[in-house]
Amino acid sequence: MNMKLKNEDELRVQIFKALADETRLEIVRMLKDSKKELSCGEIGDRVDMSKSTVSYHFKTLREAGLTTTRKDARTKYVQLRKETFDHYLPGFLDSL
Amino acid sequence: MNMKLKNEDELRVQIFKALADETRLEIVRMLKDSKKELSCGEIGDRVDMSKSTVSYHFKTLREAGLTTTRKDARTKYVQLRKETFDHYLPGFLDSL
DNA sequence: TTTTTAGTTTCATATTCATGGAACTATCGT
DNA sequence: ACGATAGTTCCATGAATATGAAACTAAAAA
Repeated sequence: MNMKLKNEDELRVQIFKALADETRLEIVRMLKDSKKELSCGEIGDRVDMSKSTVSYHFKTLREAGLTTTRKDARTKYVQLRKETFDHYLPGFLDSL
Repeated sequence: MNMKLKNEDELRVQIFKALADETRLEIVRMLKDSKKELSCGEIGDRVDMSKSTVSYHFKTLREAGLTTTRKDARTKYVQLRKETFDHYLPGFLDSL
């Protein structure tokens, strides 16, 4: 896999890129408001976009460390990763 | 000029885009660390990029509301705009 | 007045990003 | 076993972004 090791600023850039999109911001807000984890499907339903696009947005958020995923059979549940927000964007979620 | 009126999330997206770049992050850090305002030239010197590119980065930050500019004759001085950070990214500057 | 200095704007270009369709994987229900 | 369901991956494409060169504007210095 050869994952490139990122320094703090590269991580910050990746995080900001992940948040620099209205759809993904909407997803983050849904996850924040819901508190309980949501399935990709539930989120996708409220977002009027193709499956593949929605999947791509999930991947972007996950790879930036902003979410975690739990798989239960067919369904994938997504949750916010608080530590990342607290470390790189303290106070942001509350302001959202 | 016909400036399009932006809602909060559009502003957030614009802010995140502005911060989603290593050079601009570096500029923000310089401004934060320096405390006193810096000229475009002083900043440009430490950033090894063409004048036009640096100018473009300043514009991106300014249009996102992250900096303000004061012009003194030939020289332009740039400063962080704290209100914007406090409102959209509280705690971020301290974490930088 | 001519030249240098500080910064912007315009243009071309290469790269990255967002999007949907189609094919794929894995699991569930029948 | 077979069809439906939940998601991912691959591919093509149009839009947005970062970059530098060159031409430009305005003010300082000579």
